[in-house]
Parts: sequence; C-alpha cells; structure tokens
Amino acid sequence: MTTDAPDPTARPYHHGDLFDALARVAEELVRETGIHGFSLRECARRAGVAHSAPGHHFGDVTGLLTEVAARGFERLTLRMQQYRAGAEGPEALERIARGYVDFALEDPVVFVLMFHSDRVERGSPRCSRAGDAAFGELVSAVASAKGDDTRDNDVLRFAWAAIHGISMLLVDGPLMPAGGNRRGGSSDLAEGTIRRIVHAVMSYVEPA
Amino acid sequence: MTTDAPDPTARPYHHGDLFDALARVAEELVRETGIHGFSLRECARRAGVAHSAPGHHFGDVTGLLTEVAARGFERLTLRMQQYRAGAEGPEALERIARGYVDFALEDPVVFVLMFHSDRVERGSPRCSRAGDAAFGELVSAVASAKGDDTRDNDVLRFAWAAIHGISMLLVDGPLMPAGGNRRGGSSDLAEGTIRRIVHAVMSYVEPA
DNA sequence: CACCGATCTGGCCGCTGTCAAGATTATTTG
DNA sequence: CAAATAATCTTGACAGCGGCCAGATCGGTG
Repeated sequence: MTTDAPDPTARPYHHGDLFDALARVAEELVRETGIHGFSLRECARRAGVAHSAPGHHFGDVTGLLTEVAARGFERLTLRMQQYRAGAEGPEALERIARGYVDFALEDPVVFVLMFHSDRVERGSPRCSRAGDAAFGELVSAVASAKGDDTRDNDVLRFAWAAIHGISMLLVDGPLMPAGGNRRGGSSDLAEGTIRRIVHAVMSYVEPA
Repeated sequence: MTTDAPDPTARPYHHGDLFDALARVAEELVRETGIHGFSLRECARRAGVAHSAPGHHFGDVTGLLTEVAARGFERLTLRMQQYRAGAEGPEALERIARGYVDFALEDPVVFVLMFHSDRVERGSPRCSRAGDAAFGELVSAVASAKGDDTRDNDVLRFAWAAIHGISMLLVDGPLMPAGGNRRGGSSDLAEGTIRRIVHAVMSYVEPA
C-alpha cells in the first residue's frame, strides 16, 4: 500500500493531524466491531501508524474512546438543534425528542458508548462539557414547552428519562415481546411514546 | 493454597457443580471489575479450577456473561414481585417501578450488562425467557393500573421507557447538572419521575 | 471388570494494552 | 543561520487474555 515514489499520500514521519485522524478511525471502528471488539492496535493499523502511536495522544484506550464519546455528544447537540430549527412550544420538545431518538437509532454503538460504557471517562472536562451542552438543548426545549422559565428538575428528569429510555430500549431491546410490528420504520415505535412525553409535560403546566 | 491433607474443602478432580459455582463467581467478579475488566481466567482462578475449565461449561465468555445476565433478570423479576406484594391499581405500577429502579441502583453493573452489553447474547432462549418473565411483571402492573385488560402497546412502551430511562440515568449519568441534590437517598431522584409515570398511565385510561 | 462419555488439566497460539528506549522532525532559542 | 529543545512517531519487549487441542481423571453403565 505504501508507495515508494514521492507521493503526497505517502505518510511522512509526522502525520500532521494524527489526533483527529485517530479519533475518526476509532469512531468508525467502534461502529463496526462494537465496544468490546474495539482495539487500539487495529485503530493504529487503519491510520497507518505504529501500534503505540495512539498512546502518545490519548494515553490509553479509555482516553481515545472518551474523545469518541465527546464527539458523539457534540453530534447529538447539533442534531437536536437541526431538528428543532427554531421551533417553540410543545413542538420544540417533540422535535428535540425525535432528534434524540433518531440519533440513537442511527448510531447505536456510539450512543451506548456515550452514556453507559465503562471505557469512557464521563467525568472528564472534555466529555462532561459536551454532555452538558446536549443536555442544555433539552432544558431549553422543556422550558419552551412549559411556557415559563422556572426550572423544574422533576419534570426535566421525567422528560429526559422517557426520551432516553425509549432510545435505549429501541437500540438494544428486541425483548419487546408481542409488540409485533418490526417493519421498516424504526422510529415508529417511539411515536406514541414521544407524544405522551410531550402531553405529560404540557399537562404539568396546565394541570387540567 | 491447595491443601495437601485429605481436606473436604480440597477440590477433587471433579468439582461437582462447577457450572453454578462459576456463574456465582462471575457475577461477583463483574461487579468488582466492571464489564470490561471481567476476565475468564480470573474467574477460573477464583473458582480454583484451570483456566480453560469455564470453556467446557459456557463455551465462551459471552456464554458465561449471558448466564449472569439471565440470573439478573430472574432476580429482577423476584424483586418486582416482592415490591408489589399483591398490590393492585396504580399502587401496583408504582411499586413495580420502585423495584425496577432500586434493583438498578443496587446492582448497576449487572443491570447494564443485562440490557446493553455486547458481551451478552440477549436472543438466547435462556436470556430471553428470563427477560420476558421480568417484562411480564410490568405488563401485569400496567394492566392493573389501567383497570382493563386491553393490552395497549403504546402505553406499555411509554411506561417501560420512562422507568428504564430513569434507572439508566441514575446508574450511569452523573451528568444530571444543576440538579444538585446528591445526598444519601439515591432513589429520591426517581420519586417525582415515578409519580409522573403512574399519573400519565392513569390519565390515559381516564383522559380527563 | 472394562468401557465410554463427561469433566477437568496443561500447553500452545495469536492477539491485546502498556511501557521504555531510540529515531525523526518541528520549533524555539542563541 | 545554527544549535538546543520539545514534540512526534517507531521499534521492541512484556504480561495477560481468549480460544483451541491433546491428554489425564472420574462417574456411571454394560
């Protein structure tokens, strides 16, 4: 593969931007092999560098996967913003929820990695910052749906829990028995749940 | 460590019930080291057998962890039954939810393993049977809360999603920012959510 | 008693993550 | 411009891991 002619694609001794390259390769690799199947050495192989090169940039495997998770949170934030697209009121919450669920369904491995893998340091500044940003989108949408800015952590937790729960169950839970409908439209299963979430949040601010 | 005197605790060549012993050790080990830190060899070491012995009973590390997950579902089922203790109506659902959340908080690693680890074969008969049994408890409680036996998969999904979501977020999500209250009572954070779930399910059967 | 299948041991292979030392390049300093 | 320093990457080594195999040991059945 490595050309001997002075080819611009031939890697010089210094890669230039190996940090970013490794993060991208890792993201792709973790999608293919799953969290457990992930390997630092395979990652280095695909990036065309020595097996120990990643260590210098990320320390250990947890460091690299933490970067992947952080980028996942950033993509999730962006996705929710795009879905909302300036909407206000109940529709804002509905669209945010849909963005959340769709993200999980389209990138299930990274989604699980972000929230529930023991190979990610969620407390790291890099990761918690990105996570807080994503959470901020949800907070904003709930506030818009409620209509007032008083922050009620209970209703916030409820909304987040329901959205996160349906995402997780759709990603990993084919133990939805007797549910039956397993045809193409995957997010269809979440429709009813999303509507109920929005309804419940609304009924909170207008109790009757 | 191996005694040379004819000690009854000294393992004979045949262990007698190595399958069960390994499953127990694995459960304990996975709690200590996490899913990723788990090791077949360490497992065999603690059981006092050769490193390849587990392979004969479980085939594979996935096989062993699948057994651990299945036992987790059985314990979850039992826990929910005990919490419900024959209650009916909305209180049945409320208690089931509390049992679910408490189980997750008391055994977080096994809980995540059961639902969202790629080292568990959730489709295996052993595991899906145990999972279905646990799900059955939830179905029964929702039916009792609704008051009628018509099975509405939408409301079922909603209830499960919310319960599962709050459990997952409490287990792995210290990214509940500005929530603040992090004192002893852990399940306190779930109280409001559980109440809202029950309320939402109730308001479905009595829309006004 | 002899046999056979189930159970368990020990050794082997390739793979992994991490560490340390050396080679190469970029950058700053004199 | 040259020399010293820092950053980057390679090579080599080590222990631990999972999976596989041949062989030793044991329990039950003829």
